[in-house]
Amino acid sequence: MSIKIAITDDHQLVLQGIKSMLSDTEEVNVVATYSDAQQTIEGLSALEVEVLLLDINLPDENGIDLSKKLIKKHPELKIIALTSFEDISFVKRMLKNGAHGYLLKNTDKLELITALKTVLSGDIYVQKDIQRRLLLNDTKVTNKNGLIPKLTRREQEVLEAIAAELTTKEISDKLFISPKTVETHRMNLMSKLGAKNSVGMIKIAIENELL
Amino acid sequence: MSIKIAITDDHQLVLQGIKSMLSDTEEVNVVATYSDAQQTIEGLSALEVEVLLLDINLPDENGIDLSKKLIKKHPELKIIALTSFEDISFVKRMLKNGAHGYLLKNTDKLELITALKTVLSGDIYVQKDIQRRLLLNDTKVTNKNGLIPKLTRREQEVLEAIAAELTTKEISDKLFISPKTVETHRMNLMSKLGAKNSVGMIKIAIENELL
DNA sequence: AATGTGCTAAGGGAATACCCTGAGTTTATT
DNA sequence: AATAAACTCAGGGTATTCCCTTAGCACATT
Repeated sequence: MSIKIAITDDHQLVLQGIKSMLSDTEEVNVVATYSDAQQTIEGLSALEVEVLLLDINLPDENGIDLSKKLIKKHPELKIIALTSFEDISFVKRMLKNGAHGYLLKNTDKLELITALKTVLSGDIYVQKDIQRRLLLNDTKVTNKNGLIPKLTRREQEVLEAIAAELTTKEISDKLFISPKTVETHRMNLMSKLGAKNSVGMIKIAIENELL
Repeated sequence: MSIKIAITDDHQLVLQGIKSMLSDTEEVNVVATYSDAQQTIEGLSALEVEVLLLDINLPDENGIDLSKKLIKKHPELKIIALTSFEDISFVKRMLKNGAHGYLLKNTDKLELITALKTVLSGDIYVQKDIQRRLLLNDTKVTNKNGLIPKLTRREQEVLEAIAAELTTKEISDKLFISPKTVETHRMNLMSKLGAKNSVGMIKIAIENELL
């Protein structure tokens, strides 16, 4: 019994490449290919796909949002992100948002099959060099004091509102509190995150996956 | 007699994809594949390759410089740039610097063979939609549709400085320009990225990997 | 009862960002 | 040589953020 996989990529060449790579392999069976997020969402429902190879750069939706949706809809589905980005923080975000593996597009057949088996067994698959960098690049959790302090419920709300480009006044209306209180929260946030202004705060917040 | 082609791409999948796509076609014969610029320069000399499919994004050298060199060394060689960039100004520069064709990676078999024949006959091959945009001089990359326009050198510098939590004054000192100029750049950046303030700008910039 | 944390809020100013308009200069492309 | 981008700068605003300090209230922990 072979592994049923689907592939989503807007590049024909990549679809062809993977299919060709797997054509002489009994273990794996490519049952569907899609070229955008919409197709994937609609098409997957009808099939018993076990693993989806998902390109992060789709025309209609970003990979993180899409993988979130898919996992929600198909809890058993394993997703391997397929991309040419080596950006570490991106890898982290992908893995945190549902992806079970992360493959660069210059992968070879052996690695691809290993990845498929690994995620099917319930583990996370990440290529060696990326894994090494994930381990080394373990910084990001630190600032001046060492750790990012936990945000309170209110601070989280204010942070998200600031990230949504709301002004102090708009936030105060939304949360039914005084503008002065919003300012206090913002000050506390900047202090906690070690930022000099709102821009730095949002940057650090994103880096530490607070948003 | 079949067309002899070579392919340069650092992504195994793309190499595989093209080879697979052409495997059942008598007209075309893939005689070599390379994964970087150096290999291509050295390898091509020994072969009678007629057309080279050249990925623009190589690890060791940019596509424009490489195609210049190759054309100089092999005046008869036809080069088809192979990329996922739809940037019109880039297409122009490529064509100006020796490339005979420009294919997006989501091409299909028919288009690929048409492109090969076209460049061999001495013409320039460009995909239809790109050609249309070239003719219309449609330089402006659409902002409304969700795509991020390209940033200028200065805008990129200012963006990075803002992300580094510098104030307008500090940026002006760093770049040796007036604070007013910095403000202008920031305004243009926000407009290009569709942000309401610097916070949104940085968020969008990170999402689009501009930082 | 005392302490700590979170949420609330204010005064009052300084600093910075945001906005619009107009316009001259340099640089690249045609 | 002539457009078109890109870069530069300014006036004259308004809006918002940033900063410091102080402080009452609710609630949970010790």
